[in-house]
Amino acid sequence: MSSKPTMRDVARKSGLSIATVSRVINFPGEVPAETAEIVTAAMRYLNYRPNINGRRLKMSQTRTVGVLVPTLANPVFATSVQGIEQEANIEGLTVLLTSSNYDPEREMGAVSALLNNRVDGLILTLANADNNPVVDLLLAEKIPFVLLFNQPERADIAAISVDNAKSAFDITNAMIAKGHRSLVMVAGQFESSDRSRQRYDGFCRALDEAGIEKKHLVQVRFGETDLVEPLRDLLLGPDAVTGIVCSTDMLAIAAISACRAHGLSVPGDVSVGGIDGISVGGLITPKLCSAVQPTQEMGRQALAFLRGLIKGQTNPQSLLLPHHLSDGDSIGAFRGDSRRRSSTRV
Amino acid sequence: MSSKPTMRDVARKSGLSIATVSRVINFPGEVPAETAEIVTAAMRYLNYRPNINGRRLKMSQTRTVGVLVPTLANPVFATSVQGIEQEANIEGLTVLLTSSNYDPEREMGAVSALLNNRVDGLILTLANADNNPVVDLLLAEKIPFVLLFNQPERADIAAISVDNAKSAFDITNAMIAKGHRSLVMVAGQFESSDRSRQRYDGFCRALDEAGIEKKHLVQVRFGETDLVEPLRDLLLGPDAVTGIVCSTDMLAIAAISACRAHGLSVPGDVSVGGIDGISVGGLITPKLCSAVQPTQEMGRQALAFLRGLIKGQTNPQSLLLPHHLSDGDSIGAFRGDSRRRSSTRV
DNA sequence: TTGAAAGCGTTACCAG
DNA sequence: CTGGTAACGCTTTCAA
Repeated sequence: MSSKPTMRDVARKSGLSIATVSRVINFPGEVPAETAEIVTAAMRYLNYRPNINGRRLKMSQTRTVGVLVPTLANPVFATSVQGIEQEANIEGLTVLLTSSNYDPEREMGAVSALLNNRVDGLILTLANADNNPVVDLLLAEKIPFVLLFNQPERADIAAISVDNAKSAFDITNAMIAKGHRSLVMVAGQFESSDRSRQRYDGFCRALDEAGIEKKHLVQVRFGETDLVEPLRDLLLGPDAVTGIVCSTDMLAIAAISACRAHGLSVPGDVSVGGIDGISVGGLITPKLCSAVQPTQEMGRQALAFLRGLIKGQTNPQSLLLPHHLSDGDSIGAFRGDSRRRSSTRV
Repeated sequence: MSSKPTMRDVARKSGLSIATVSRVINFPGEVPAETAEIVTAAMRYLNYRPNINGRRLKMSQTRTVGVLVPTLANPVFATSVQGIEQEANIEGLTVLLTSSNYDPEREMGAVSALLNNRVDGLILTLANADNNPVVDLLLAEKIPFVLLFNQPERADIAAISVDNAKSAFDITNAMIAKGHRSLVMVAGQFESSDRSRQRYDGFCRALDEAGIEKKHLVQVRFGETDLVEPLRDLLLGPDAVTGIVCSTDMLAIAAISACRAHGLSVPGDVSVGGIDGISVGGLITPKLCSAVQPTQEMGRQALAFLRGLIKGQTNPQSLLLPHHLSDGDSIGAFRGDSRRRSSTRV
């Protein structure tokens, strides 16, 4: 009696068979109310707890989904996982969580561990969705999966994302419209994030179409929040930029900090905001840390989509959501006016 | 051959027994290199993947830990989970993630699901650590667990947290030292967060010791980010406060936004910062969203602690970490000077 | 309406 | 050094 009670114990206690106990748990309707009562009484008495691992072993479906994100230290990913978790909670699914820390090498190991757990499906944010061995593996093993934030070239892969290139294109154009002719993009390493590259592409295209030759790019390691040195020359040098386009909100915040450190006043809001003389634009999330983020909804959608794939009711396809450039706070990103370059020093 | 290969298939393929295959996997040292090679070749050939659920069923330990947080939408919890995940990754543990959305009712259901998975241990952030049925259940079932951010009254419960009351006490004192005599605390609902109550206690004690009678408290639902109305009277009324003490960084950010909305200029940094005429102080995390947060380290420590409990090498006890009031950015929280109450209107 | 029994994939004991 | 085999806790078919 030292170990945990099993169905056999419940069966013995209630004087019924283990099969009946199972039925009470799984198909309460198929059993007379009276019998069910006896069984549940025994379960309560024994403090019985079904061992899900027994069930998982027996059944073909594990009702378990695996999640892989670069890191939960980035609120964008964290809130998306929150959305996944909420939806999973409603559906009674178990969530297995892993993170890669932006390291492509670790992705395979993490997914492998998830597969060993026989997850029914996966939701992944990969460093690079194209030519990715993880994607190939999943395709080969026919495990349903949905990419989140990745925007793969192949059309037969399920993915939920904003249009990265277009987002950057639009935000850059908005800054050009404000009069900026000298811009820099701050982005993460392309090896760690295809989103970074796609957004840089959009940035470049906007500049090209505006006939602006000079393109500046500052790349930083993920997790890096100190842009003071990387931006020094571009902010203070002889031909300093008048605007900064950031690939992510976290980078935009870091950029704002750097501007302040260099003596450029920042009247903007705590979320991505405008700077006197320097404009900073972040993509995707209008307001970091706000209660209900679009990214949370993306997570929910990803899980809903995955459930469809698992049931075989849906086919893999890409879903591009509108980005949030028009949102109040992001608009604030362009408040800066390039003509007032002689900005206040703090 | 349609289904996934099992150890039996590997055994057949390699002409050896299933027991030997198991040994190769679990005790490679106990098997001749030559035999091991044959087996691994067969595994590679068949694309064999150990089914962890089989192992879990057989073994007493599942090498799985359950995590319950209020929500990942709060970066403090998200980064702590990131820390847990990192440490789990290193140890080869699987993380089962659930969230309660600050709802005490949902905590029991979530933990119950985790227990059905036969997790080896749990890391929890509960709404209320004292007199909590979840805690009682875990104690009764003798499942190792560590509370994170909770500060239970009982000394025989494992917990890792800052000293909530002391943090609020210190930050309030710092503001009093700056000359503030009229302060309000912005906090979450006490039912959803014992941290809130403990921090309010610290706030009150500081005011009491300074002989300040008037104590203002504004409580908001969790997830609420709009403090414009709740703070209107306290910011603009005839006897408006000169300072705001916030229970969390997220609330501090919301408070800063509200101040701006009411025309009070906020020269502070993107993290919790000072306001002209109004001081805003947040607790615990010096800088929201910065790369390596102390909370991430707390998560790692929690898992390390839990591992000790699981192995039976450690006894449950509370660990109070120093809070980060002295951190550069938090100091900024007191830059506001109560005498310059005639603050710039934006 | 109920029960007996055959696995699910693994580990680990005990023989050989 | 290797193999046979009995569990682990559960679901589900087939009979009664």
